Amino acid sequence: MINYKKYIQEKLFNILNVENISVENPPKENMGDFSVPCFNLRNEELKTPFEVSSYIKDNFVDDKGYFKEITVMGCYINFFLNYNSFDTLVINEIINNSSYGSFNQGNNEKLLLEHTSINPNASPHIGRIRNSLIGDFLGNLFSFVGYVVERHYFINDIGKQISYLLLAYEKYGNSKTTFKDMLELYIKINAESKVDSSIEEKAFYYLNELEHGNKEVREKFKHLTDICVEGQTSILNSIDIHFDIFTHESDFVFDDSTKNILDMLNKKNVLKEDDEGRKYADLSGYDIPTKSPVLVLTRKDNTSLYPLRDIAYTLYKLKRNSNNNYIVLGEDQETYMKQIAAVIDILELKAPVLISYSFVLLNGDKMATRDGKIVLLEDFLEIVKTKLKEEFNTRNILVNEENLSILANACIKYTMYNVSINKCVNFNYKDAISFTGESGIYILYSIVRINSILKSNKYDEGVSLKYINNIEHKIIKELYMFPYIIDSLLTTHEASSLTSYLYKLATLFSSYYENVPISSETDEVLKASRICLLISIKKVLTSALAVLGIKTVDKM
RNA sequence: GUGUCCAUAGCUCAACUGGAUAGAGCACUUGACUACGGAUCAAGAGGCUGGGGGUUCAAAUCCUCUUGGGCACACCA
Repeated sequence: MINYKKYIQEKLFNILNVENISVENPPKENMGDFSVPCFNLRNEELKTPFEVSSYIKDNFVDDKGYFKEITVMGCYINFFLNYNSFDTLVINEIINNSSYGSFNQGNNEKLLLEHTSINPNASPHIGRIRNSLIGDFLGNLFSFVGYVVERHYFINDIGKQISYLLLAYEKYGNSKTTFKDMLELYIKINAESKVDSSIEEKAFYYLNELEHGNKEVREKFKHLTDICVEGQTSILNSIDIHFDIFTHESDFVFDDSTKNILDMLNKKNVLKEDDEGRKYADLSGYDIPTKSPVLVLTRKDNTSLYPLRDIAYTLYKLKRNSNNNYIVLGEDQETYMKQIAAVIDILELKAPVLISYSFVLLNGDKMATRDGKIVLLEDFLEIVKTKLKEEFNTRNILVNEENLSILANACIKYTMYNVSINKCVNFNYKDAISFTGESGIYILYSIVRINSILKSNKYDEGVSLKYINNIEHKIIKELYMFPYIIDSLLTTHEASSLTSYLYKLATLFSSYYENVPISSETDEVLKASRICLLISIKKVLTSALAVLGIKTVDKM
């Protein structure tokens, strides 16, 4: 595929001897397909931007004939594509290239990505799920552009809260206790601990035994966390989110990892001990926005604190992959990750790249478990499915469970992805369940309409293509942009750019669908060309949706 | 208090990371259903981009002050 911006840049270099001149996409149709602002290109001979743009126009040699027109508009110079050749080129490329959209940026390199890692005592809810979705999106994206992605999940099976849960499980649970029951047990034991101090003592007793290698206690913890993780992952699987590697936090306590880290930090002269006997890493010299630049690593009884175990886990991940290593965490972890990164730097390694996101608000408020201001993922999915069923009933259409799931997933994913990563998602049922206008359903509906036409119209290979409508040029131009959109995501990590792109392409198609006949077109060349266009639109829509982890349906 | 992120139409969000007249959806108003599937399309109305100052040919975007919110700030994970 031709990179027109680069082509223009090379020609401009020949004319002005300036490299990488900014080539933009003009905001309006009458401004052409590519444009170059000439304000910054003034020099001693060309004193005004207008002189520059005129000079470029007079000296630009379009030897390949890509442009049908080059115009000067004020201080901009605008390039108009020669659509006759452009349209055919793009459509042929899309039809023939099985990985259209990818420039193979990953080149089969391995990439490690950690996301979600929910505490075992918690259930995936709309807030937490933002982590999983961003993680899944990144995994799909990296994989799409040719990385070999490994998705990691860290099971925090050793904290105080899991010890509480174990106590509750032993007191009230039985062999039939499920993951969902666990949440109630956890709330119950927390309430009890407020009036009964022996619970906290027992919890610490268990933790201590665990950390000192008591095999029986270890088994208990393992059994409990297995139930929880199984429950969590099956909910996540229901929205098509999967992991390759699960790692237990406790593993790093049972082997020598944490001890080794303390030794290494000691050798670097950053391991200090406070009055009470707690060990901490001295991070002075690093830009850590805390009151004092330290990271506490152990309790006074020498048992490990979470950061120490987390460092051990991070080293484990870096050992598997030191180059492409990513972690998705909420914005509340930013300072903490700076501390971890500092320690990793002291150990002369490169910390994982942090992708952080802002929280999800519920009707403008922060989600709070204790006030019941929380939307569990499974509950939300049920609500959407019920609403969808009603919609199908009014149309007298039978729908299967699988398609219901796909549509419900599309709903929630589109809603969550449509907001920039560092802005809060303001979640409300009304908008999330909306099936009209900008929504996941709208995109899937577009594909259903395409399918409907393709079913009764076959595509003949090798036909010559001809596009005569302005909207066809616009659609093809949009299709051409797809690989560049994908490429930009690698640096911005913004799923919202992709939802915008999908929506724009789908609206263009809808307008096309309403205004240009396809099946009923009598000119065979035009008809075949339009069928090819539909195939191309479908292919790009489907690829983009796949990056967002959204599947498509044949009918709805 | 210090650091950091955010504030754009009544509501929910965009704006190619400094470019041309700030764009969409919902809601509201009007038009198109004997339909290539109306979960749609065509159109209307809606803005001092929280406020002040600055840098620039050019600011929603950068700097500064200010107002209102989120998050973090040693022994939780």
